[in-house]
Amino acid sequence: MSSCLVEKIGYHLRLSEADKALLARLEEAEEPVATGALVREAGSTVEHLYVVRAGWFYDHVLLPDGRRQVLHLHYPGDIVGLPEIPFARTGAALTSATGGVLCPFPKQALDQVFERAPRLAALLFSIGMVEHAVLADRIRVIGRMGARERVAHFLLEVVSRLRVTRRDLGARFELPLTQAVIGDAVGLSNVYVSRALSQLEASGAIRRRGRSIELVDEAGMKREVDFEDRHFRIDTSWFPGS
Amino acid sequence: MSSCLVEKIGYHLRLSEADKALLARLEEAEEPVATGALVREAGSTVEHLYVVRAGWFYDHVLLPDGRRQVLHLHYPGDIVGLPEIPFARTGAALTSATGGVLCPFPKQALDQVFERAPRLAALLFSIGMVEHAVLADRIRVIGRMGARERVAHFLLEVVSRLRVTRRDLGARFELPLTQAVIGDAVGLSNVYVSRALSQLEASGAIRRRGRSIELVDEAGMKREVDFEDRHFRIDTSWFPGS
DNA sequence: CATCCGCATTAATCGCGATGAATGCGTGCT
DNA sequence: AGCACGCATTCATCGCGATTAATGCGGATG
Repeated sequence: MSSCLVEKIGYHLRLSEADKALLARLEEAEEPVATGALVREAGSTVEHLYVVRAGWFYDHVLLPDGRRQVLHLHYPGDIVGLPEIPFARTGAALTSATGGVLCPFPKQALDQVFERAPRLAALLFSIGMVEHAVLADRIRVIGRMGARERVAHFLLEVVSRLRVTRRDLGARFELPLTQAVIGDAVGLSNVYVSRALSQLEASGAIRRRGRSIELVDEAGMKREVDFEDRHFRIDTSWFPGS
Repeated sequence: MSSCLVEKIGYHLRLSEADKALLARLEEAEEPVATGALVREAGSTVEHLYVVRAGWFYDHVLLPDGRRQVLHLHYPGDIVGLPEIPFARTGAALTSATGGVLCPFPKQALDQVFERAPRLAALLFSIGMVEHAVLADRIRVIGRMGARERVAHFLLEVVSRLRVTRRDLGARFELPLTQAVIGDAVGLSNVYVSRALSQLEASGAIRRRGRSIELVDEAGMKREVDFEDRHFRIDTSWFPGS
């Protein structure tokens, strides 16, 4: 029915009919992706952005010694690839964690957005800067915090992001990620992610059932890691007039 | 003479006279800052962006236990505060490392840029995303690399950024930062920064004289940490027509 | 139903970097 | 000149998390 992009943007901004038409025109065919598939390699040319219609994805970079660093998770509704825009080639690879569907649209089409839809441009800018804030938070956590806190912060960030599109999401959610992937995101080994999760559970902060996780003491965890929700609300007060 | 902002943007983009006039109008009075002064606290309302006219500055966040994480360094010519735009309140404090001069301009004025100067808006977007890439690189380094590599990468990043405005900069440069600040940037203690620097010097990668540093083997260091220069060139090919 | 493979868990060992303290050096102050 | 203070350096000790390996579990596959 409506385009991926219109749907995503609609979470943040009221769109005019002209804006909707512009966005819809940008979008190309949907693209299904299998579980674990590599969508885009690092170093390839940046020709498209993607909107996630379904499934979980993650960006990652490889180190010379073969280890990985996961940079961002992408959930249904997310725009993938904004940070690559200023570069001719991608810095990170994109992999599917669960299988899903992507909606690509050409990078080149952004010029029309900036020219004809300044409000949308301002929103894209803001979304990009929110991702910046997410990385900044993670640097603080990775640079200065211990294993338990790293994992706790990671979980909080995940729910906070999921709630952008699922406002009613409670304390329990599915986490369809390997512990190795979580470790690659927060700079720990898979072994220590396991330990940290066990410890969080033992101390009553979370509860686990298979791959679903319940945040029993979300407030306490937030206090422990000084968590700030970057996704709840973005300041549109400065945006150019509708 | 010419405004800070016009000068900075001019490094990346050819400006029309109308654009220059628009930018010049945004700018308010220059603001001198003393060495070590706290320009802006974390949690204050975001009303201004700054362009650095002179001096070194850095963003940082404080942890509950009083330790610090330094997020970005800002050099003469840098725009400070883009990442805070989507938020009503700042996430990071801004401190002067050397004393210098800032040119503030109001966040609210960005609406005019997005509305009337789409090329400039696209450039601001790109500059913001370059900062994203810088953080992504540092996450990779902090999350997965040892002390020596962290410091080496930090030094490479500094020169790469300095060369944006000083194209002719050779192998030697001044680093007017405490080792504690460097440590806060790369997630190490001041003690280990000292060790890492000594080791880099002992192995012939760098040479030191007071606070000036010479990259004796820049190519080798780049190889060692898989360094990518994020500042050299940004892709403007997709920008809306002049 | 039997097998296999990926993933989580647990345990043992090791090494890097934090921590705390002592020393040294340079610079600004009175 | 003398002192004080900030900063870099060096050392000793300790603890966290990496690494390696073994065990267990569940789900997919024949």
